Amino acid sequence: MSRTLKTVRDDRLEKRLVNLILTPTKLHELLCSHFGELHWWPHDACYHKDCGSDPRFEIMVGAILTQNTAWSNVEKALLNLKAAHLLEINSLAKVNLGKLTAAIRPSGYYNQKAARLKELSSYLLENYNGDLDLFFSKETPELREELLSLKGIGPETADSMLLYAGAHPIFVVDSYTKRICSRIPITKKTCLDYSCIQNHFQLQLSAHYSDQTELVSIYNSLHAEIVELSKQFCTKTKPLCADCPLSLVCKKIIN
DNA sequence: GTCCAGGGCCGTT
DNA sequence: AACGGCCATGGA
Repeated sequence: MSRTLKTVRDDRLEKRLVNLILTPTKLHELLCSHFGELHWWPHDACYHKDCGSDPRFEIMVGAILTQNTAWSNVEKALLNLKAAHLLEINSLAKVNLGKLTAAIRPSGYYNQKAARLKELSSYLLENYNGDLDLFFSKETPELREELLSLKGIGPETADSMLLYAGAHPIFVVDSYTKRICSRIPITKKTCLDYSCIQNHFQLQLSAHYSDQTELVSIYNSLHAEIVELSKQFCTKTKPLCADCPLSLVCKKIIN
C-alpha cells in the first residue's frame, strides 16, 4: 500500500473520529433530556433546614465526609453533627476530637476525617475569622490552591467546595466521570486523569456557555447527571447498556 | 460473606 | 510520575 493512500485513510478515520467524539455540551444535552434538570448537592435533605448555620459550611463538611463513602452514610454523620450543633465553624474548631470522631463515625475513616474537619475549620477561623463570604470572594485559582494546601483536601474535594459551596465555575471530576470518560472517548487523545478531564470539560463548556452564572449551573447539573447515569446505567461491573440514554452514541463511537 | 461507595495520603519503585 | 496499601462504615 502506498504511503499516500495510507495517509488518506488515516485522515478519513480521524475525521470520523472527530465527528463521533462526545462533547461535554452534547453529553449534557443528552443527559438533561433524559433526567431533566438536576442539581446535585442534596440541599433538600432535612439537615439543611432550620439548622441555623451556613449551608455553605455544611456542604464543605459533607465534601470531606463523602470521600470514598456512600452518601447515605454521610447523611447519618451530618445529622449527628447537626444534633451536636457542630455544623458551624467555631464550634467545630474547638470541639474535642473524641466527640467529633464519635459524631462522624457512620461516615467511615472517622479518625482521618475528624482531623481533616478540624484542619478546615481551624484554617477558616484563623485566616478568615470564619467569614465564608470573605473566603469565597477570592479569585478561583488562588482559592483552589489554598484548599489544596490543607491536609485531606484533594482536587475533587476542593472543587466540590468551590462549585457547590462557593458557586465558582469549576467542573468537578469524580470516579464516575472518569469511568464515563474511560468508556466513551471525549477527545482524540486519551484523557483520563483529573486535570485533563477537567480542562477539557471547562474549555468546551465555557466556550459554549459564556455567562458565568449559567456556567456554574451547567457544571452543577452535568455532574449530577453523570452521577445518575453512572448509578443507574453505567455501573462499575455490569453496565445496563440496553436501557442507557447514551446507548446509541456509545455504540456508534465504540464500534 | 463479598463488593462497593461522589478520595487522599504516604511510602516504595 | 506512577502505583499499592491504608483508612472504616453500612447497604446491597
